[in-house]
Amino acid sequence: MEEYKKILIAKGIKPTFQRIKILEYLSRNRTHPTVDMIYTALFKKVPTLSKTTVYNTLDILRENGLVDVLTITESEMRYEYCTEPHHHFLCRRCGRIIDLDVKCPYLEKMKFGEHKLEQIHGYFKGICKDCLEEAQ
Amino acid sequence: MEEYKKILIAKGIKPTFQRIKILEYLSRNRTHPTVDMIYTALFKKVPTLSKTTVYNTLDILRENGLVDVLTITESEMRYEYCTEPHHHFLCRRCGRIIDLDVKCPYLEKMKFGEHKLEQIHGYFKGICKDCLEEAQ
DNA sequence: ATACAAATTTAAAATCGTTACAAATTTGTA
DNA sequence: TACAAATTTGTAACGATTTTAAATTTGTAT
Repeated sequence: MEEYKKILIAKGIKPTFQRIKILEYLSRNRTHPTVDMIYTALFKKVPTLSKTTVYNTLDILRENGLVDVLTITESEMRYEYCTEPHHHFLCRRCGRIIDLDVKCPYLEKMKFGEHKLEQIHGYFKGICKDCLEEAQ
Repeated sequence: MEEYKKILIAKGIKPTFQRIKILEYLSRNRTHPTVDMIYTALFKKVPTLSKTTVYNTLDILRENGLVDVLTITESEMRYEYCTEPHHHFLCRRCGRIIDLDVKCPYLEKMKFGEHKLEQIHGYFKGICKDCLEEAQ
């Protein structure tokens, strides 16, 4: 709690209870949750929470580089606590998004390219290891 | 017209007028259009066209490997005529999606990884060359 | 403490892309 | 020509996100 409060303050974001809880949730749940997952999980402990607040807060956290947004699925956005750049694997059977320990080798190359590069997203899609085993 | 009819037949898809037109549009317009762009453009020539038909047809074309879907933006899906694998650049200023002449170097590595890999998406985001010049 | 203005949160309504559904049309075949 | 199956169409439903305005909370000056 105090930890996330400090992070918000360091970014110049007013550390409200809702914001601290949302940032804390993302830091402790590295599952690339949807807005609804965040809302549903936190609503149990913060019954006055509004989904709009989740949207608003995520926007602020994004603008300040504290969370990243994944456009990996076709229906809704996924959020993750910002860490080292990495790629993602989406399983079309269980829907899970798995962090991959690979970085884009074009990062440096693109930096000196003709376009101004700001973000890189590497999305791999298929069937995850667990689902493969379960299906065998 | 005949060309796309043949492609559909080769895939075992009944080559209806609408399907031919949609496939032809995607082949001739490598702009990664949205469903609405496809619909609006074709509606001028096919006034009976329904947006549902565009959705249905794109699903069929996808299932048969004739078009790919990009989840690069945060609001809607983008479609492209299926060609060699490549990456994409999204300009946040003009919204244009540019084909990049880079392939994923992890393709082979991931093929022998623990997950079953079916698709790779490389999305680069920032400001495109043209917008940079315009803003200078 | 108290009052007030600004920021934040909330709930409800609106928006927009997509999907579901059922009726109308077209197609292929007997 | 008739009929069944496939396709197309338009409408309604759905769900994620955004907009809006009112209610609440916060910080500050008094």
